[in-house]
Amino acid sequence: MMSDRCVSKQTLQRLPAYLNYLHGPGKGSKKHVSATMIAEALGLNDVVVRKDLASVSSSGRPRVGYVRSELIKELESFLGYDNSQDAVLVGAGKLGQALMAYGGFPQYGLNILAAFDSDPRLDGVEVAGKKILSMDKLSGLCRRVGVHIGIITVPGEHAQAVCDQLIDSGILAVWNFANAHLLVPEGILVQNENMAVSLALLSNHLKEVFSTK
Amino acid sequence: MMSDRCVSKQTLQRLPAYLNYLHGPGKGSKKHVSATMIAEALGLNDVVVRKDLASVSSSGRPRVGYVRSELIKELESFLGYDNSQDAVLVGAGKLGQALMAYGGFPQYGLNILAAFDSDPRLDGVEVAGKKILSMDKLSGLCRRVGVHIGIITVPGEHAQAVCDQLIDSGILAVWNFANAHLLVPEGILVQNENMAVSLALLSNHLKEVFSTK
DNA sequence: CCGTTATCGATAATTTTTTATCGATAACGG
DNA sequence: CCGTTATCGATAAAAAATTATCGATAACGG
Repeated sequence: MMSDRCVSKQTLQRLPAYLNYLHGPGKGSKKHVSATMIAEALGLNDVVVRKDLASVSSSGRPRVGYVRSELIKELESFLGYDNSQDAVLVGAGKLGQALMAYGGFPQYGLNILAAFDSDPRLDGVEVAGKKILSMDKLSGLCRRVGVHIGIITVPGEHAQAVCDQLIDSGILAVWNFANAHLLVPEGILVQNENMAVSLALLSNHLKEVFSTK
Repeated sequence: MMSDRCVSKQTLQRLPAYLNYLHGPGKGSKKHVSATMIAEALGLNDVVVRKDLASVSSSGRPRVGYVRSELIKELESFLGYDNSQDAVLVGAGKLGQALMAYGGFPQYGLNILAAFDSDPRLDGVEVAGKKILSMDKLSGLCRRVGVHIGIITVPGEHAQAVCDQLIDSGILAVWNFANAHLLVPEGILVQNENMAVSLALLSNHLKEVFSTK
């Protein structure tokens, strides 16, 4: 069952929104939901929603829709929320510590195991119950525990070096908060969380608004 | 000159990376750069880069490429980095305060004017030289100063209400850090900075890696 | 001074993504 | 019990984005 592993990026980006909607206290929380309902609530095309859902579930029935609780379970399973992954964080500055202190990750199946920083003054410090360690312990821990996710929150100029080190330690997926473009070997995923990119989209929208009126 | 306002989202998302590369201390910082060079450094197709650059610049010359400093200026101008926009932030919790304290926004043309929070204990508190005010002052300030960007860092369940209030105050672009899907009228942009989405992509990548071996 | 070559810009082909259409299914009401 | 209707899933059409191809340009080396 479910060998349909090839889900497009766009679809993947919409799945959390569906889950969010399903969890929400939406209109009495009836037992069934339809793709049409979700589409309307989220401002999407209903066919898109149906197609997306088809790639994670096969329990949709005509005239009825999907069983809400089942669909939630299927989405969460597909997104890995029920199967927590360990991660290490490199760069325990302001942003890094904010992420360490953010309590919401376990819900999404992410567990920050420890943080690493080159600043010796941070060595041994705890943030939200998680230890900050020196960089030389990074590789050992990753290999020993089998960590596959690395979070980069260092200044842009050091991001590539950190990234290389992470990959060398067995990391397969990198969550990059640094303003830098990372070059990685085939097979490694880099997910950029770049605020400059978001700002570019915002700014461009305003420019368009003001130039057309 | 440059009335080519219709730039695709994907292009827009790549422009900051080009700028980043151009600013970087890349190989002696020669006077000229070519689309081919940039493409190689960033792991992109050279035609994509050339097409993207064509929408912000027209100074590319065959056999030579672009003048680095000129291209930087054109990109920065296009992205609005040289023309700062005011913004208000709603929700001065952990994440909100971290954003207030983040010093990098002016570089991207964003100036957080003030923050707002419904918690009376925060009223009047300053973070990084920026005041936190009570929610009832939101609309007045936005209208008086002409603020067009709103940043939402409140819990998901309050995001829609805050969003409505922002739009009612004249906001045209919303930067949404809450885990919620916002419904907005035509013409308003919502830029979601949703970590759940990023995590979904990371998790899916790992699943693919492990399922194919 | 002239052939070679790196590069741009434009156009065409391919791929991917989104949107529309249509038949099949099964609950519901009369 | 049967027609109506909401919904799904599949297939087709349209739109958008990516990638490939090609001619034109102008610096460079001989």
